[in-house]
Amino acid sequence: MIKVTLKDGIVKEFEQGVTAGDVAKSLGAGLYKAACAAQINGAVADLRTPLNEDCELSVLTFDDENGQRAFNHTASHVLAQAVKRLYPDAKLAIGPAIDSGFYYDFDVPAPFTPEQLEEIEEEMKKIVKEALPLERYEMDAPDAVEFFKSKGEIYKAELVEEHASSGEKISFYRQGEFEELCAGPHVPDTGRIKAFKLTSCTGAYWRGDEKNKMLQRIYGTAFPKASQLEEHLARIEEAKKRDHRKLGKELGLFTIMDEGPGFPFFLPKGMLLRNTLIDYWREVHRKYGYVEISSPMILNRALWERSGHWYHYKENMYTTVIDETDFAIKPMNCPGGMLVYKSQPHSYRDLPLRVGELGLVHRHELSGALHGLFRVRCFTQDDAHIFMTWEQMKDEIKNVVKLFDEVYSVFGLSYQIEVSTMPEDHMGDIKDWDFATETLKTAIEEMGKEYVINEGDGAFYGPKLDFHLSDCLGRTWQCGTIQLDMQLPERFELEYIGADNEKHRPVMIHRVVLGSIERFIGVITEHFAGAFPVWLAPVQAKILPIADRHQDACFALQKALEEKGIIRTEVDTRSEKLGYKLREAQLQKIPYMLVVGDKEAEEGTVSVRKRGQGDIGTMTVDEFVKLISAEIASKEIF
RNA sequence: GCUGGUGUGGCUCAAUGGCAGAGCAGCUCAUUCGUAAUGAGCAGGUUGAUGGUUCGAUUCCGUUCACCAGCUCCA
Repeated sequence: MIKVTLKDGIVKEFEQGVTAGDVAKSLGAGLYKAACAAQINGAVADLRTPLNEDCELSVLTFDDENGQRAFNHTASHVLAQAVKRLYPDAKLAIGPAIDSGFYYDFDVPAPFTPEQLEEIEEEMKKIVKEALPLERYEMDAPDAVEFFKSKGEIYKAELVEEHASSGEKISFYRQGEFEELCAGPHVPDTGRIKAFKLTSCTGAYWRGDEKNKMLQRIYGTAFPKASQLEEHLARIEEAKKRDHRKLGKELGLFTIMDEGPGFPFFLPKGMLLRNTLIDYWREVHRKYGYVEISSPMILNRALWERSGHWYHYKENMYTTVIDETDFAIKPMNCPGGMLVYKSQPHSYRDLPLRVGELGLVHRHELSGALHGLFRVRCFTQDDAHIFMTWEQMKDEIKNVVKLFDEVYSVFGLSYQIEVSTMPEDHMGDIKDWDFATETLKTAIEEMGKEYVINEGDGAFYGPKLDFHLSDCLGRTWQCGTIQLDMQLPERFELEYIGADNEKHRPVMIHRVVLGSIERFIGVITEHFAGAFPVWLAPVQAKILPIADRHQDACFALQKALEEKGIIRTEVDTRSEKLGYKLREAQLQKIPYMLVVGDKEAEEGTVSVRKRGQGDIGTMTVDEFVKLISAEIASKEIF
């Protein structure tokens, strides 16, 4: 008999060799039905894994991330099996579970058509119906290579070959006639994959390297219940409705034209939003002790050579020749910022020196990478460079993170922090790297924040913290970043005079909060689904006369509001019915609609309709000003 | 940049190897209306661009540009 420790420390005894699934069954048929995988002594395993000694066991369902992965991963095997049945010559590459489901890459002569995807789905349904058990077995690596080579599976053979020398066993899973190289875990049988859908098919390079052959990737998503699949598909529909490219057009915020691919035009409404955002940005930065500068957009080659960009970033830079001298449009603000620092001598008393810059940068991104406001070729970084001593580093990082917290919370955005450590092609002293990386980690640890480590993903000049913001649908976008730089101060020979009257080299932080103004506007457009809070809304209130004779009263109201600081209002002067004007204001997601008819014009009142709530009654103009002003001041989200 | 898909008035979308059509928006007129669409009329297009096939191309073919999905890259 063995002792199995379950959730909440409950210990039960079982015969040796009992499987994790058997234990789940003994705990209840419902749990077993919902189970996808198991966690044995902290390691994820199959429900079919036998327990041979005392252990801790938890049953993972679809609610658990690991359970979900096991589930989706099994679905990818079902997909691969179906493709092999229909197209025996297709070569298999890889098929992992991803956040939104799973995919599988195939080497086939031509892309799959939508009709073929339907046929594959049908075949998958058959495989699900067959409820084939997934059985794990092992092979020595050299045997596995031979096995795949004999079947013509060159990609699989290549994968196994990398392990061939290590002498480790290669694990396989078998479901019916289909055998697949896989670490697992999987659900016990294909019958579990109750609801799935193949969502798209696109090209993808083998191993993500554009030098390699392009394979065909089929994406899908799978759930234990049909209702969950429906919910998922509904959520995707909802995300499409919130797409900032669609909303940007509908709400008149921005446009991107053929004449400037990747170069967005901001329209009057978008500009109101943008300027409000920038006003707020300046207010916060003043509060946190920043000064602001502006550096030129075009600078000569000598500068870019000194910064290193001319050699390391030239592919992405727009360059030109003027008076026989090479110039480049800045892809980054830092070199200009270095020159500003160098333009005058500095004392240790100046440090930390926090220098902000809303800098418009241009980068020639690949055409296929462009995506609305999320990925553009010119954007405004809400940059700042902080010059400091090594001793000040930790407190400065904390100060920046505090600022980030304040800004993000105003928008109701939560974030995840990634720490990126030293890359292979780094520059500088390892001791400095270690110190800087440790300082970044301890700073956020001391602030009680969690983070994940992105090993080797730092910039060549220093480690960094990346802030990934989640929108309300759970998708994440990198916006904020805090990068330590030990190199630029060196390259530009930055100095300050210490208390000892000697010259010292400062260390530097590059940081952006919003990331780029453009991307951030895209993120909050989707986050709010275009229904911006009053403080941010391009039009805060739409004033609607019931009949033409009320127009003067409407303009008087507009003026009265303006005098109280409510400046972003519009009067709808068209000779239309109230319902018509309301509908349009509602579709434009304007926070307040102010109706003025005979009664209001006479009494000096206003009938207020609030977005999302409807008619909230008639009030005096002063009462409305008080209401809306409080909401603006608190930056309330509704 | 790569693979595949798409491109028709400001917007959303029809149609066709033989005169390119609707709804919304716009303009004009009538209506002056109380919380999500009043009615009538008018105007709006070299069907992304460019070569070719054809008596005739928006439709078929080539090239090119842009966009969409994904890969790569990234704020």
